[in-house]
Amino acid sequence: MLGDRWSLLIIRDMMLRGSKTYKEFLHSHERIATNILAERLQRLLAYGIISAEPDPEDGRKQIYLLTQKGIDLAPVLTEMVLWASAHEETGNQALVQLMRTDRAKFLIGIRQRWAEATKHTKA
Amino acid sequence: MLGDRWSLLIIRDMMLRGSKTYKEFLHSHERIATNILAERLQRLLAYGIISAEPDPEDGRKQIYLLTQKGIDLAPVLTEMVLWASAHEETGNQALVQLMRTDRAKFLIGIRQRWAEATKHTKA
DNA sequence: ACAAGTCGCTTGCATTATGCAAGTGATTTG
DNA sequence: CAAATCACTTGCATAATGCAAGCGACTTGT
Repeated sequence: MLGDRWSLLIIRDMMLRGSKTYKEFLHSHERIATNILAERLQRLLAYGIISAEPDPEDGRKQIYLLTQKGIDLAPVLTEMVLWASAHEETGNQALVQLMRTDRAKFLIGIRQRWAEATKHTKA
Repeated sequence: MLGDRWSLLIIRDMMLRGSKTYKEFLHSHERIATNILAERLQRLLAYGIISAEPDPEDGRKQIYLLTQKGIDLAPVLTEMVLWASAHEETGNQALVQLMRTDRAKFLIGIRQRWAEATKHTKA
């Protein structure tokens, strides 16, 4: 279900960088092919990991958001980032520091930002 | 590095089922192709996630073991299993129960079994 | 209001990864 | 010592991914 090269990277960008649109996804990873991105978004939709709705401010855009199932992947991604940083393929050092110092607090922060971003969908 | 369909499944089998040999890997997942298994084992070796040594009791066999880097993936896999079980693609229910009840204790158990299995390599 | 973007895709085709079946050589077993 | 087992390799078919170009719906700038 997530056993491909891109799905978890897309979810990571949604969770950690707040990416929401096609263009943001295209630019945040070095280079995911456009057709692959489109297909992965469809799959994640089909699996119920993300949701999509039209952008009220720009009719061309779709806004992609994590569902509850999607945000529940936060602990998985956190452990992955910590593992990677412990074994050298290092990325954002400040973020890693925060995760390591207080994992629980970090996860609460992620979930709060998510609740804020999605609150209009469950009113 | 782990962004393919099989690598994490191989590691899971080593960690949770104690798989150690080529044949065990072939049989524990439904059907990984033999050439793919061979290639994945080489990659995991190259990444330092597993180690290999000849079986002293059967010259045909190689014994594959997780390295420290490999066993450090335990929290990642644990979170993945918990996520999957929370969202329906359920597997071993007893194991999930144990993980959920006391994650820390579960991880200690994994590491202890690993230390036992690898102690001869670091004498 | 209209030409020139921008955005989110889709399409066609090349390249790479995966899957399958049938070996092969080094052991081990009966 | 012949037959089986084991850990792979090899060759070839199929599927997934990557790349570049294009397309229609919308937005922006004038």
